[in-house]
Amino acid sequence: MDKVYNHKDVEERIYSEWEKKGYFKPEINPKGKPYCVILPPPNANGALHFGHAMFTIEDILIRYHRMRGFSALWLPGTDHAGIETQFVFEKKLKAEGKSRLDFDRDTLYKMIREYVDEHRGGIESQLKRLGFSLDWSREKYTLDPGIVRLVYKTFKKMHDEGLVYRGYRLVNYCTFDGTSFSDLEVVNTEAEGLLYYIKFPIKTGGYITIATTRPETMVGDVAVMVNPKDKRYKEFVGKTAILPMVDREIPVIGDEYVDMKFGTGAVKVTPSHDFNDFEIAKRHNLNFPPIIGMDGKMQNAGVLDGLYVKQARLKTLEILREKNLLEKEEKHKMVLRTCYKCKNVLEPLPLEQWFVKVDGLRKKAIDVIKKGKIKAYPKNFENQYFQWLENLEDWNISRQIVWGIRIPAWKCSHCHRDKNEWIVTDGSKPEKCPNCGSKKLEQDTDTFDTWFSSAQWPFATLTPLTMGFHEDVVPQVLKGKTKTYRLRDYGFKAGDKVLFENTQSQKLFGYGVIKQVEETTVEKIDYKDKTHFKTYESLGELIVAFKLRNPDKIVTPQSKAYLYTYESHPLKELENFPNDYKKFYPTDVMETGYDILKAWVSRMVMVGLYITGDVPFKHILLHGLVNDPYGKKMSKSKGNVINPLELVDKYGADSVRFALVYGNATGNDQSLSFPKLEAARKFTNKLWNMARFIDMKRKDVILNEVKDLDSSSVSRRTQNDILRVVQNKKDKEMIEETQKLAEEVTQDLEKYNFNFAAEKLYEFAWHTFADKYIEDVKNRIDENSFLVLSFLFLVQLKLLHPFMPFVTEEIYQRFNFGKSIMIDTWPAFA
RNA sequence: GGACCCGUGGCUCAGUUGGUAGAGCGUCUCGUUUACACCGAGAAGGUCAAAGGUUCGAGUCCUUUCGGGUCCACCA
Repeated sequence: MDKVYNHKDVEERIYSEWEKKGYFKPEINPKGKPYCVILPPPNANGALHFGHAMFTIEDILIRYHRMRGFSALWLPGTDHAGIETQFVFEKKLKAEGKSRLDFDRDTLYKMIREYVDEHRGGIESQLKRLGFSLDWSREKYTLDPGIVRLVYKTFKKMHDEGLVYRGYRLVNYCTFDGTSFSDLEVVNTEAEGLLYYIKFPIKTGGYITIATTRPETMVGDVAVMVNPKDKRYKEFVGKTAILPMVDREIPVIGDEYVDMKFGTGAVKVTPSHDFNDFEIAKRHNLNFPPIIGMDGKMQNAGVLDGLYVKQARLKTLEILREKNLLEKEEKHKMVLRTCYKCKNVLEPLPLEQWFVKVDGLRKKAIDVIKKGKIKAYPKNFENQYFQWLENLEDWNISRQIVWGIRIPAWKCSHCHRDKNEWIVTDGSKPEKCPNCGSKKLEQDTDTFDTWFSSAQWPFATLTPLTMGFHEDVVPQVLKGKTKTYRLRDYGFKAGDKVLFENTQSQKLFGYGVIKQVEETTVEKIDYKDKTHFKTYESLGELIVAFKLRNPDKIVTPQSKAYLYTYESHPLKELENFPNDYKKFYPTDVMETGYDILKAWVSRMVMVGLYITGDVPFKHILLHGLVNDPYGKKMSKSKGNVINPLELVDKYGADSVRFALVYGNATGNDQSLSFPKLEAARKFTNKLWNMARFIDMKRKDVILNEVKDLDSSSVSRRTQNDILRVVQNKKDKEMIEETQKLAEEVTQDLEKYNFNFAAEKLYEFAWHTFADKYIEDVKNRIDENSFLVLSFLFLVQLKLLHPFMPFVTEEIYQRFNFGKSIMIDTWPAFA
């Protein structure tokens, strides 16, 4: 053994060995109780950051449970990250002097897909560098056809059950990025603005002065509003005011909403461009004239038409000054709603969008936590969860971007154009309008909010793939037919295990393993064959026949088709089918940064409960953020971002992992600490040298006869076996202390007190075991004390393995003739 | 406006149901060079932000104040 532990010689080799041997698969413990953690999917296009490095906690849990004999699954996946990714791509386009507007929808989508595909895989290899024992064979992607189909299904179910509706509402719209955002994506920034006092003449004489921060929207005003209790304005309520800019007559109305103490106690009402005014206008039955377009320019606004909002404001003020209607302006602190991507001010614009009714969903989501069906750690985060859900407004799930899952809703351009009636399907284009039979159907151009698909992640990733067959085909499959043409790309790859579903009855009738998938083209379309599925199945030449009246709308002789080769099994053997959903759902822990508790965790609970009827996970475990060494949040704009991989290179994955866990209470933020990393690295070296010492003594004392060095348990029995032969008092004490350590570490892990466990292990290994015991045993070593020494050391390695997988594995194998520590058993006690 | 987190030795932070203050780094003294100088033995250093309360006893529970940070919220 070298004098110094060098992680670079070890980590990559060990990781690929683990992977090759299939140690990351739950099947390694086929009879164990299921234990499952789903990895929060990183952006497929992104790079590793400290949020990901904190997933060390998940690896600790998984490795611990795997060693305890659980059938442990840690399932990886990546997210297409709609807006994020499209934004990055548009920046790239901009650098090339192009814009998204230069391309049609399909081309743009294809370009982004190719761009992402190029970069995919990067994040996976980076996660591997950290030693994460993820089952890569089960890796998922939010745009996998199987996942997408489930998302469609969810949307359709919500639509059919009235949970999804199309609403004409004000949305937070970024006129620069060209999309709307949910409330959660809005960044409120404080700004020093001006409050303008503007006189509105009253038709019958006198005037009311209103205070506003947005004079330019005046042309869209429909009323002047005061508090009905306000004595100053009581006489005006019900009278008519003249809108200064355009000399339109508008009513003066009374509404308790108005704060008498603010400004002048009188406000203007602009329903189409202010969230409050929108609600007020509904209450008072007023109109909603929109005067700002999607491009951020004024429209239907007379002289202001074509101006950007900022220009329009100046123009308006100019006109008001001319008319002597601008009384004064004063400084005013206000909160601007800005775009979290481009930082520009968001415009409230009236748009038709898809919304999810959250009322019923959130009640259940609150309930499961209140009743303890889901527990949060640390518990104080439950308050945040409740507070957010209790105040939740309906969820806007449409985004006006192309990168994402396109909403499976169609509109008939023949009969329904103005009626706002949508045909929602499970993904396939409807044949015809159910009302008029027209085939002129247009799909909604919007895509789903990324969180809408990721809200389904826990069950979507576990749900088996299904391949649909028509009823007629079922008997053939059961008779052992092994090939089928499909017109739809199911996204299967060789090795995928697939359930066969009867598309009419929706019932499963068999399962199979995909052997091969070949892309081909339709050769011939046969309209005559009414029992078309026989033809459909025929091999050799691909002939497709249809019952549809006008199949050429969908399939042409050049259309793509897919030949699936599989091996099939009948339904009665279905128990053998590895159904992850059945086995692992609900998952055990959802571990993630507390910053996405609301955006993601609460939505997973809502949607998970809705679709599966069960909670998506039993525990929510939240970790804090990793700040820079000076305690400041890492951000690209500040330029203080540190790439965890650099640290892995320098200190080794074990050290990075250990440093992130050691001395950090669960859920608390921490600052990156180089001294801590250094200390962790020294610790790996200490372990290495302890091993070196024992290795040398082995040669001295035991003469290489240590084959039965079984450390698989510190159970009472084993302990007694050793105690029987052990005479030395110090040896006996050490056995008891190690026993106690194993017990405490186990309990700390059960309680998610990772820092306690790490601290105890560090303290014990270094300052008790090495400094005291080894020093003591050094000069009196004999066969018995050597047995105790090496045995107890290996117990500590096991306890440390979830935290520092590489160094523990490397040492362990040297003592156990290549036997892996990660699939060995956890030290038992009691 | 509401909620949450943090304020413990020079620095970064632990402190698990309240029971005489801990670690790493740094500093100082001494030692060892066949497990490890990425080492060992030892030392100095804290009125636990402040005040009040509960208690036999509070860093730990309660109240208030001050300082740092985060999240949420439609006051024009």
